[in-house]
Amino acid sequence: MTNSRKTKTVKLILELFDKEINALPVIDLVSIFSKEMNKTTVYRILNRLEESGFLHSFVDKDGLKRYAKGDQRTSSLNSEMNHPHFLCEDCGISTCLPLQIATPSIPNFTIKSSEQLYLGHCIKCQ
Amino acid sequence: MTNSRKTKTVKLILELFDKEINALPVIDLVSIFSKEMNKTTVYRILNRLEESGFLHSFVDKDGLKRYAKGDQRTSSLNSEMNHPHFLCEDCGISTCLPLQIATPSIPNFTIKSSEQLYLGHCIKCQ
DNA sequence: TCTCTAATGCAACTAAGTTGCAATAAGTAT
DNA sequence: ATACTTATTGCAACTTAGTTGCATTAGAGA
Repeated sequence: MTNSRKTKTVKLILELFDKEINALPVIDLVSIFSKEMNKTTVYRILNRLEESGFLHSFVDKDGLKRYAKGDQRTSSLNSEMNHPHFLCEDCGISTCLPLQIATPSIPNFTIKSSEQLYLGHCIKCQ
Repeated sequence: MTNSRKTKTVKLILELFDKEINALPVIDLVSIFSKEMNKTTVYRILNRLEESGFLHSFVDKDGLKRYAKGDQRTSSLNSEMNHPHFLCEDCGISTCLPLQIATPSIPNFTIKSSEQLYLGHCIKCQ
């Protein structure tokens, strides 16, 4: 019945995201868990956790994939909504922004979703 | 005085973007010009053309760098403005969208710029 | 034409992410 | 508790985008 097994490695990643607020690059997660699991395993677990809706991902300015807690589409009121992400150009920290951004309607295009990345400085790097 | 030489290779890339409306991935440009120049040259020319403001770039959903004609910041009225990009999930075509998006002000964050990528279907792929 | 140096080609490299396959270990049934 | 099924993992090898160092070439000003 359970199509997702709670293995040691999965638990470790779930524990991390339990207390992690920021969006972390996969490569960072790979090195964080380099002693506990293989990098292939990290990639595959993140992939599964995203499919299940526990995590969401986006590509940052450097083309690196980042993962953060929660589902990307907070489907409030059955309309397509996305939240933007912030990336500090100084320290590289990235967070989800508590904003609801409705996808605009543009002539000749059918917009399904959007990726919004705001660049600047975080509180610590002001 | 001229810090940019009009070499054969530069001319070829300038000619392409003269008629190209879409945002093209670097890897595509590399294969387009595979007979005329080395891939390193493509990367370096694109880099220079971006610095000079003739092209602008962004990273698409697949983490691929894309280049399109023109400057990203159309600094109208001395305020920070960016335009969004569109990416067709079917055919992979990408275009600049004729919209001015003002960067929002969010408490605790200093937003300098933004990257907006809208995903969906283009006219041909409806 | 000469000279200077920006620009190029090439080869080797880096780094992120993927794939195939054999071995392992959840979780269910016996 | 034991056996069994198959999801999950580790490993090694691979792919692909992009970078770097250096010797060579060719714009463009003198």
